Amino acid sequence: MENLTIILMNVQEQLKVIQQNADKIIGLEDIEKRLARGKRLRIKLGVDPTRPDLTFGHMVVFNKLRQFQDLGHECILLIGDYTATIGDPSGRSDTRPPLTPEEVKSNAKTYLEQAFLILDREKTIIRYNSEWLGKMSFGDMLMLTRSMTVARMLERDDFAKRYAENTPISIVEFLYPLIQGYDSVMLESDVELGGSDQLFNNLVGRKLQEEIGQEPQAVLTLPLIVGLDGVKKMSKSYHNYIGFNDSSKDMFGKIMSIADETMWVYYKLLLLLSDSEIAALKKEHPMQCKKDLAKRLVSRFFGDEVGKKELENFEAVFSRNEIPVDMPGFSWETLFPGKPEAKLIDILIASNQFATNSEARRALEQGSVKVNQIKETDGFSVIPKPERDIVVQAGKRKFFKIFG
RNA sequence: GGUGGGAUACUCAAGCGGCCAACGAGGGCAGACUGUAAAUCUGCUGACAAUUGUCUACACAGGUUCGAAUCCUGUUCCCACCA
Repeated sequence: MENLTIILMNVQEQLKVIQQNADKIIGLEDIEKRLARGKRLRIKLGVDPTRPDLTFGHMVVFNKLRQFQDLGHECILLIGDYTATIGDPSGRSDTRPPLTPEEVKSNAKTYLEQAFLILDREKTIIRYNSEWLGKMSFGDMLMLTRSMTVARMLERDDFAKRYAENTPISIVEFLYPLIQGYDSVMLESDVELGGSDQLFNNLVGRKLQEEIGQEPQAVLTLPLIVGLDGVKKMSKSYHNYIGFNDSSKDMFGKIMSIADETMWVYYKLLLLLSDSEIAALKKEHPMQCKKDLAKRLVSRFFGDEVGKKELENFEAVFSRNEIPVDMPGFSWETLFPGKPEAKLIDILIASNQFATNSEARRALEQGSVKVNQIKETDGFSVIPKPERDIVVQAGKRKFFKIFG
C-alpha cells in the first residue's frame, strides 16, 4: 500500500512536496538520488520530552513529517528520553532540572498524544535514544568526541555569540550535538527534520554518518514560526504560544489576536496553503481571513463542529458585543447557601474567576464589569438572589452565569 | 586556588539609612479608538481589608539602629579576570 504511493508519485512530484516550506535543505541531491532508485526514505525527527506541551511551533515540523508519511516513507519519532534524564543545559534563561525516568515516560506519553493530532498514528515508528545511549560506555563516548573540534563547535551561531558575550557554555552543551548526531547513526536515517535552530546539530549527524561509512542523512529544517507578539519565535518561555492543549476558545481567541502579517505565515506554515492560494486570500477582508484561519485551525484540533461553534461565539462576543453561547455557570445556592442577596464584589470573588480578590476589585474599578450587559462599578451594590439567570462579565474574556 | 563584581517584584533595571510595596522600561490586564488585531492614548499591575489601615516582600540567617532593600557579620548561589 505504502509502496504503491511511492510508485504513483514520481520523484519530481515528491521533491516538490518535500521542499514545500523548507527553510534549508542540505543534501537535496542525496534525497533525489535515493528516491530515484526507489528507496523508501527513513525520516528522523528527534523530540525533547522535557516540555510535554506542544505548540504551533511544533506543528510546522510535524506537518512536514506528516507529508513524508503521506508519501509513504518510514517516519521515526525519536524520543530523547536518555538525554532528558541528563538535563538539557541549553537554557540561558532557566536551568532545567534533569528529569527522572518516570517523569520522562509520562511526559513522552502526553507528548505523543498531542503529536498524533497531526501525525498518522499508524505510520509512526517510536524509538527512544536510551536504547543505545544507555548501553554506551565512557570509552565509546570519548571515541565519539574525537569527531568534533572546539573550533567547529564554536561555529554554531548561538555558541559563538555566547562565547563572545562571556556567557557560560557548559561542556555538556558541546556534547549534545554529538549525541544527537549519534542517534542518526544508530537509526541510519536518510533525512532528519528539525527547526531551523537545529541545523547545526543535524549536520553533525550527517557528518558522523559519513565518517562511519553510512550514506549521510539530508537535513531539512523548517522555519521557526513567529509567536503571538508577531516578533519573537513562538515559545513557551516567551508566553507567546498557542498550545495543542489550549481550550478551543483560547485557541480561537489567540489566533484572532495575531497581527495581520502573522496570519499569512500561519496559513502557509500551519495549513500548508500555497503562495497562490494565499495571494487569493489577501484580496479578501483581513478580518474574514483571520476568522477563517482560526476556524480551520480549531477544527483541525477539535473537529468541525467545535470550529463552527467557536466562530459563532467569537462573532457574538466581539463583533456584536453579545454574550457567548456557553460559559461557566454557578448556582446561587452553592455560592451563597441560604442567602437572599449578596454584594457584587462577593459574587465576583465567589465565582473564582479572578486570581485574587484584588484583581476582582480592580476589574470593578476599571469599569470592565457588567451584570446582564449593564456596567457596574460599585462593588458594594447588592444583588438579590436572581429569579432567572444573571450573566456577569469582566472584560472581553471573562463571562459566567449565576442561576437562581 | 587567588582577586574583584553581583543576587531587587513576571523580565530587564534603578534605589545605597526614613519621603519604598520600591523610579523607569518591557510584558500582562482594563478602558477609549478600530476591522478581530496592530498602532495610538489613558489607567491599573504584592496580598488582605467597605476610602487614607494591616500584613508579607528586595538571595538566606543573624546583628546594629527609634527606623534597613539600603550599614555590619556569616551562609548559599552566580559572574569575570588571573592561575
